[in-house]
Amino acid sequence: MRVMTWNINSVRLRAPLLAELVKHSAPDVVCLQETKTPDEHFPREVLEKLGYPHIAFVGMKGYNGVAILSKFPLEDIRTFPRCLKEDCRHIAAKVMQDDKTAFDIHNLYVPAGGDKPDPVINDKFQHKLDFVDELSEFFPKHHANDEPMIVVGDLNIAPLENDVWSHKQMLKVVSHTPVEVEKLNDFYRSMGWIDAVRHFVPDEEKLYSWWSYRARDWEASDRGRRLDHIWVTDPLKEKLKSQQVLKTVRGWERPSDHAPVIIDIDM
DNA sequence: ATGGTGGTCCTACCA
Repeated sequence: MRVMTWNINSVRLRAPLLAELVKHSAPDVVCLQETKTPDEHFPREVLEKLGYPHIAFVGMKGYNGVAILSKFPLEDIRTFPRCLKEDCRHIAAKVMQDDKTAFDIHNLYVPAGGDKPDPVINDKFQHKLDFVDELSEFFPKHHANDEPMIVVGDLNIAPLENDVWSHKQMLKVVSHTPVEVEKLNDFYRSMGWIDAVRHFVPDEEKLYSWWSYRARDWEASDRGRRLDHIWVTDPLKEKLKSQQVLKTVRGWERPSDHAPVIIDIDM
């Protein structure tokens, strides 16, 4: 079972890139963030033809939006308004294999949080902190950690020192500030999640999934951050087989600023 | 300290 997560930054603009990507990597389940498309304009038929007959999505005009594409049937599709907003940042479904639930998958797009890492003067940062708090409460309340579950998405936080190009220079930059890293760690501990990518890549090793559009040469400067994550609950831990961060996709023509992240699970 | 690029959709807003 191959699960991929990718912040696609407009599903309509980059459907051709997605086609190329799935031809190369053949994921069974694809979770997309920042689809930036209202439901009535979601390119369902185009994505079905890529080999994904089962699709769940929720979107809005211009911003946000998440989708799950699957080769396996999806059941119990849920969307969650969070922080008293209808902003299309959380969708979940059960992935079915042989008429049984293989796992419950949650696809998240955590608010980026604006520029200033101060919740008093920057309500986008407050929203980000509240959003992660809400997740820490939600999961233990509605799920048990002996359920096979996967959380994926653009969490917009790089928690480890080697999830950013310079830990010291990033401490006051939104995505790596201690307050939001601590919030993410609370969420991480809330279900005893396992970071499926760091399961294979030692914490001492630099690993990024995002490079800014603003760099003159993103690859040469390599000032990346690991914002995109795949976490699993304990029942899936021993089934984890491998991980990939597809950095080359960041170098394709008209790319997303995020690279796709893949996990293989022995199901 | 600043601005750098890109997507959506027309004027800023968000990342």
